[in-house]
Amino acid sequence: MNLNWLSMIKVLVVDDHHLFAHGLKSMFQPEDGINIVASTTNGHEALALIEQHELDVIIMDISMPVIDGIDTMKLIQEAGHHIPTLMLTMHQDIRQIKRALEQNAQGYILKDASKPELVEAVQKVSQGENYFHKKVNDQLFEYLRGNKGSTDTDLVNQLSEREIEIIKLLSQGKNGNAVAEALFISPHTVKTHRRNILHKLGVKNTTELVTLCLEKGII
Amino acid sequence: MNLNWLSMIKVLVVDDHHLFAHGLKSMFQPEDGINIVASTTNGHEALALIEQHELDVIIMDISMPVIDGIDTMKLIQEAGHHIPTLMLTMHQDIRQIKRALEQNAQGYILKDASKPELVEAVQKVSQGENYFHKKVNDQLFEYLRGNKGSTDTDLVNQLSEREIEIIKLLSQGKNGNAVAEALFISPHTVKTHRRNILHKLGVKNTTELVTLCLEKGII
DNA sequence: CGTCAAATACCCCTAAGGGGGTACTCAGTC
DNA sequence: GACTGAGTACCCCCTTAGGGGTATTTGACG
Repeated sequence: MNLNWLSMIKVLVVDDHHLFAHGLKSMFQPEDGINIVASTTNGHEALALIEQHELDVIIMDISMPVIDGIDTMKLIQEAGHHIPTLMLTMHQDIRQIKRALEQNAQGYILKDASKPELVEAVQKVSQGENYFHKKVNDQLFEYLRGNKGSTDTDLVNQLSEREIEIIKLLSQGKNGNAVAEALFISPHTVKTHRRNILHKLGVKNTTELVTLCLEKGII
Repeated sequence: MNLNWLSMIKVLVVDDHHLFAHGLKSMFQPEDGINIVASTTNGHEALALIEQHELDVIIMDISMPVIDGIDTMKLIQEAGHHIPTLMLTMHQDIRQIKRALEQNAQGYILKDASKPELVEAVQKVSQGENYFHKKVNDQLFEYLRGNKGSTDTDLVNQLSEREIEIIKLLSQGKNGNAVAEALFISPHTVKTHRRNILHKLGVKNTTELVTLCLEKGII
């Protein structure tokens, strides 16, 4: 063995599933160059462990009880520690991905990834590079593609061009009269359109309408 | 040679730089499995070429005179052709990247990429997979981080926990009374909170408020 | 040529939103 | 002990939203 343990990537695992954390620890072989020096199931304990060990990478589960992975990350950063963090999760929920990115996660990988993928992820992250699992990447691009993607096609197809135009103006805080002026039509017409839209999409009022459209990326 | 030219990936190059297009054509070796069957410097001519050839992939320069790559892509798609398109450009401008994604570009690569990277990109894109050059990826993630790294902190700090709670419920389409019931407080109180919020953030009504909060990621 | 969806426009009505002001309690701070 | 911000609650007033209905025009499609 010509690998020095000193040169190995020192990793902290934060995951509320004991078995999974243990599995990770035993999974890595010396030739992988990855050494799990500590693990915890608790976000608060993580902070203590960070001050005890010199770490290169944190592998952080997102969905944990009490405080979740992203909040834990926030805690750690606010305590002045800037250790590259690889988020680990079961779901490729776009909102979680966004939250993780906002908190400056260095990487994002799914629990159904293969071992080589995880090794690659840890190595890249430890070198300061980004690593995002392919499925996560695809999810993100799909999200950015917005209107023309696939998930919201159903919604978009239900709405006419004019209706989308009106929703955009309403979302800017314009009232019926202001929208009418902007489109050179009667306030009555705007009212009719708005009512049709609310009925089509089954929402209670303009506020819920705008929430739906923003989340689906229609506007 | 055990490679059949029929099994090669048939590519159309659209680029206003003749030399670059020529360079591409001569760059690919038979063992790369990539065959550039046609090239043009003009977006409109591209459409004609697509109808003449059976293509697997289009390599499209973004910055072109008259009509640029993204508009050309739009033209092609509106004509009913759905050929995976790899966008090629010199700049990693976030706005261009977003425009390309919205137009369903299958991949995005920079002109300073290496040949192996380009080969990989063409192969992935031809198989219906996404390919985004590392620098582009990083740019995108940086952009997503940027949205909330600073701007919304100011906003969040202006709002109390209770106020954010109320905005969340309003965004779900609940009216003042429903919010009051959900929080076990008087409708008057909800009204006061709502008014304070609107004034704090300088928005005209609840609809604009929700738009702002969703875009800034507060709720 | 009839049909249908989209866009336009108006009527009635009630419920909700939103501007203005005032005031109490409670926790934390100076 | 005074002060401040958050959360709570109420008053008056007017505008806007939203439910219900009806109707015309236009263009696309078969």
